Amino acid sequence: MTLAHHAAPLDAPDLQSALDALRAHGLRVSASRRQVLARLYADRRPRTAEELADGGDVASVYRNLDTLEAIGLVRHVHLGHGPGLYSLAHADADFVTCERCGAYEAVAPERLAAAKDAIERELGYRPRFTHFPIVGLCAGCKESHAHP
Amino acid sequence: MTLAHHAAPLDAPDLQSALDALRAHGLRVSASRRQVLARLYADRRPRTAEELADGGDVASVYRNLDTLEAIGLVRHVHLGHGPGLYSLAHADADFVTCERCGAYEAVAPERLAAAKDAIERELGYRPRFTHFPIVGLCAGCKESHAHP
DNA sequence: ACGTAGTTGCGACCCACTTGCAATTGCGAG
DNA sequence: CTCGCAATTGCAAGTGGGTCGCAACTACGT
Repeated sequence: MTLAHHAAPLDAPDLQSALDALRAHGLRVSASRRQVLARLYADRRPRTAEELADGGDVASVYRNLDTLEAIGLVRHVHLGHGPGLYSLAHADADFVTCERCGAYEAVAPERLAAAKDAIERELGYRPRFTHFPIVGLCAGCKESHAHP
Repeated sequence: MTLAHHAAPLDAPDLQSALDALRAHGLRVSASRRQVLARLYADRRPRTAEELADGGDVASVYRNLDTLEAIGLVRHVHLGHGPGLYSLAHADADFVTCERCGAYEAVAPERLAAAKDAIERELGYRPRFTHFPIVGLCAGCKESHAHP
């Protein structure tokens, strides 16, 4: 049960270069693909497949997210028990979420360099927090936990 | 969408003390609960609800795992896209899994103290890797990745 | 041994995808 | 520009993992 479809992120800073990348991989630029990518570039935060489909056919959207993920344009994260959230892969970010209040944020990978090095030194694994987030108590919830 | 049912682990080193803990919480010791706990104490590794049900009624097993989790006897981890894996909460362990080969291991929380401190210093979150694992490339897969 | 609230087991149901397949369409060749 | 056809879509049906309603059953205090 390995983690599906992990490809190196492909650098496509805007919608146009993403569509070019599609064609460069011998894939077609269809309406559904254009829509999914347009939405992801428009509001740069992780979205569910439902949201990206926006009333259209979800099956196609899932298939497209799969192929976009396979070529490294898109990735997805599981922040909790709900549906997966898809985002652009070139906006490389790690995720943190609070187990108590459910808040989450994307953090620049550099900020976790020290922690990742510590993990690699201790376990031999080079970690990333892009598929599953770091789960913990945020500052606010640590507070209210101490004074219940 | 917060992470469900996270209770402080309850220290019950053996089956008998777990059953006592159940009664202490005003809960009944039913056949299904006895079976689930017996299995978890017998082979101490994370198990799916299916496995724990072993042909019996899975719905009851899920309900019981829920209540056992609520009182801190049990916890569950999501190692990938498959079903959740349940284990005893008192055997407190963090998890690491390899994104390439799917291998996973439980690691003693102390070994990750430095990394967790680094994360808390940088992000303000006090992390645990018991619900979602640390995902990364294991030593073996880093190797074969470098020489494909 | 009894009463009853807690639990079970079954079936139906829900959500998040996935798949089979006929109809459609992007796009390179002519 | 328009043909040809493989890639892609849209729908419907299916699957895996988990939840829920409810009548029957049972653990446990009295």
